[in-house]
Amino acid sequence: MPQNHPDTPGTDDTTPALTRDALAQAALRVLQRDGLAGLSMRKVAAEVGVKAASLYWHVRNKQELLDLLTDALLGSAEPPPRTGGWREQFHAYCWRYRRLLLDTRDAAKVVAGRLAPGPHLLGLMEDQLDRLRAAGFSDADAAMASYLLGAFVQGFVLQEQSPISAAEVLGTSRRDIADAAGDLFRALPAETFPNLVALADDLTAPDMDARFEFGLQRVLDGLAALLPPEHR
Amino acid sequence: MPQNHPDTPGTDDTTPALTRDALAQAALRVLQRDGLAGLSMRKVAAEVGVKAASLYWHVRNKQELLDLLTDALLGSAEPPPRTGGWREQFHAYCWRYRRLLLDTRDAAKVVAGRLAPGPHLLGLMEDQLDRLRAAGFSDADAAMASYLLGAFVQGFVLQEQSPISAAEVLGTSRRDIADAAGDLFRALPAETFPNLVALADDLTAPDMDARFEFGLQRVLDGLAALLPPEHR
DNA sequence: CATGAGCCCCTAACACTGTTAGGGGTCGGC
DNA sequence: GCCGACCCCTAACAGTGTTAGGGGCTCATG
Repeated sequence: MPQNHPDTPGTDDTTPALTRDALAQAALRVLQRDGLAGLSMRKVAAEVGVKAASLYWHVRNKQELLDLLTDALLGSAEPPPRTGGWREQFHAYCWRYRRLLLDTRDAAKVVAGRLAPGPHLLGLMEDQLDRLRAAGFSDADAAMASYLLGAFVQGFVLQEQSPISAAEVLGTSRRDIADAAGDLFRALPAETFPNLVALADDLTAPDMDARFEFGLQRVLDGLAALLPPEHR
Repeated sequence: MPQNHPDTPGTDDTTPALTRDALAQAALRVLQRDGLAGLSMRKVAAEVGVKAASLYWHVRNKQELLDLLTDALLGSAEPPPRTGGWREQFHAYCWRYRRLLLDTRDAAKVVAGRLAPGPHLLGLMEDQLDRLRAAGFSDADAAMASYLLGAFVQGFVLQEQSPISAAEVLGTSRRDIADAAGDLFRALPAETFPNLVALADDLTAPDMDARFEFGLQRVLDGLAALLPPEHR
């Protein structure tokens, strides 16, 4: 085995140290390339130029690696500017979080798999709570609201991405899926499913941004109703 | 191999026909017993008294079995009574859906894994749309609202169940987890995380029912704001 | 200098997983 | 009798997470 001499610590230039952070970044690359189903210990090990069993020196098991990966994902989230009212601030917050989850493949499934209270998550929670209390929410409401917004975005993106994986399996695009679903609804017996038939177009509208915006506005409306009128 | 004579189609009394529905019920039992991670084709096959490869006669692959399982889960959901206003009807709807997802192990993960438009889901959608339109929502709003409520409950339960699986791994209860999380928050440096320290109790309150009720009321408030005042 | 401790990686293996190929046997119908 | 549909089987393939045990490397201590 001529490669990888012990006295040449970097055969490629991409072997800086092999810390836990480096493992998380490698896992992130594998996730981006092969998806969550293709994210195996052996592939992550190969990504850092090592065999699979060696990972267990740095990490207790795969779940812990996924926890590190989760926090690495959250690390690329930066809070929106603190300008304007609380409502636009959290509007931007939720949109950024959704965009982050959509940008890397299967990110929603990864973060949904386990509650991993890493340092980045703590920072985000701290920032959100600070803004909510400044906006006039009570302590209990602020804690609830922060949890609600996180669960909403996470759940929405997860639901949103599910048919995408189905479309990948079938080799069809999202638009085709929407059209097929519309045809399916319209083809239902109108006497037992009158509403599905009538609302086929509305139900299968493929504009997920609009659906998200709708849901987000409802949640923000609901939160606003908690505030005394002078805070809006 | 003396067992399972071809002329004795039922050695046990629990082999009625081996239809796709029977497979879904068997998968449901395995899920309840071993969780989603322990739900393998071989175990489902053993549950119906058959070898793994035989399942592929009835089912294209594991994902299709999970789709059947999803619709079987939804089959045990019955819509709430049509009495009272739209708001209490959907309040009951969401609570029943959450209870259903909580009742069988990893149910939220299963339904979140794939959008499977089975017959039971279609029936529930039809019923929800009918109530929403009767309440005065526009067609587009009714479609959006139905989607939003489903995503909210599903996302909430998924988030809610994540730390439970962590607790199972660690062998600790949910209360212990909450206490430990509270200690963790209180132990943070107060100058960089003042809000997390101050709201430690609120953030780690283990009453998930209250959290769900809070979020649900916000969403319902937001939806109510769409209606003209005479409909509330 | 020698020795040992700690660190980091390796090979080999175990018990699984989903899935396919190919082969039987048991029926009803011609 | 024969044929095809139906349903199940064995055997295997490639891949999974994880562990046991071993082997060098580096560095501080005796």
